[in-house]
Amino acid sequence: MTTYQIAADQLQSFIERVERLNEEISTIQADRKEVFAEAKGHGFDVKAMRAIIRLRALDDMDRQEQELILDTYRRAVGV
Amino acid sequence: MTTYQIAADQLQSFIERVERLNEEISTIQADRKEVFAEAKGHGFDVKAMRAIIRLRALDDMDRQEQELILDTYRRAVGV
Amino acid sequence: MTTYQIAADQLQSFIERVERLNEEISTIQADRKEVFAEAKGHGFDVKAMRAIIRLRALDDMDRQEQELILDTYRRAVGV
Amino acid sequence: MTTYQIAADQLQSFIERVERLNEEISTIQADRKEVFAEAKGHGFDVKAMRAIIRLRALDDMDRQEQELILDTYRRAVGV
DNA sequence: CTGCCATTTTACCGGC
DNA sequence: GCCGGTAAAATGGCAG
Repeated sequence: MTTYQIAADQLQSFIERVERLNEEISTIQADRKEVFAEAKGHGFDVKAMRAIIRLRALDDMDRQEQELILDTYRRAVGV
Repeated sequence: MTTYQIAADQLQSFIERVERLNEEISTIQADRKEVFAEAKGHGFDVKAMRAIIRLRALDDMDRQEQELILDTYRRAVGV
Repeated sequence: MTTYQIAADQLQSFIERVERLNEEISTIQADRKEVFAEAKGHGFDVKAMRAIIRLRALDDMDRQEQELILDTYRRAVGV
Repeated sequence: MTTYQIAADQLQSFIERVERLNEEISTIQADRKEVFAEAKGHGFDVKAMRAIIRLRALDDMDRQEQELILDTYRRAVGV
């Protein structure tokens, strides 16, 4: 049976796709690290920057959540 | 040497403390589940409730983050 | 109509109950974190401790499951 | 003083660069999630796949470390 | 090197 | 009874 072989090939394909994506993530993480380093070099406080970014992300999530809740209620009410 | 015995006793003590706390958490989680079930019995949409609770938690986090940032800046400026 | 108001009050009540329980959970989680920290301070390996706790929880499950099976058999047999 | 303004602009620029990179990471993470979902749809065990990928990453690290060691030796020896 | 924070992984819960 | 998504635990990594 070549079925196992086919499955193995598929599996390897999936794994390699994930690994490729992981590499891309690592690259971007390195870029981000560089940005922080550069900012630090310009005298900015990295910890504070992180806090600001986190806060802005939370705000975004807030907005998305609020829309979701409104949507949920809309559906619950019938329109 | 009784050192090993002492260490083993300490370890067991720590582990039992954690396990006790885990049980407490499980109990409260069960309580929470009940509250959701009761609310559902009163016709409320559990998913929407979760969304609301999540949103309110995010708002709290927002406030905490803002204070953290302000604090960080305060320290940076010197008071 | 005061019906909506009543429903809103009920909803708020349920949500506050859940939030209270969430806070309790957070508190206990913080306590547990402290216990791990204290154990670490006494030279124990936290990761290993977690593993042990997990295993013991599994054993408990097994035991409970076995008891359940025994119980089922007992009922099936008549006592 | 326009210095503060310049600093603020710089800060904003750094933050936006980081946020842009964060978005890219999120996108790729979503892609990866899709790959896992697709693999699961083909009958593969996602948890096992993760384990394999982790192992392969470790192997890579080992290899890189060994190459580094070899490199160090090469330099130490003169070529 | 120690503690914090991001990320990843696991476990749970409601819905179909 | 699984499946998708959401919360929690745990691991790894980085700054201080």
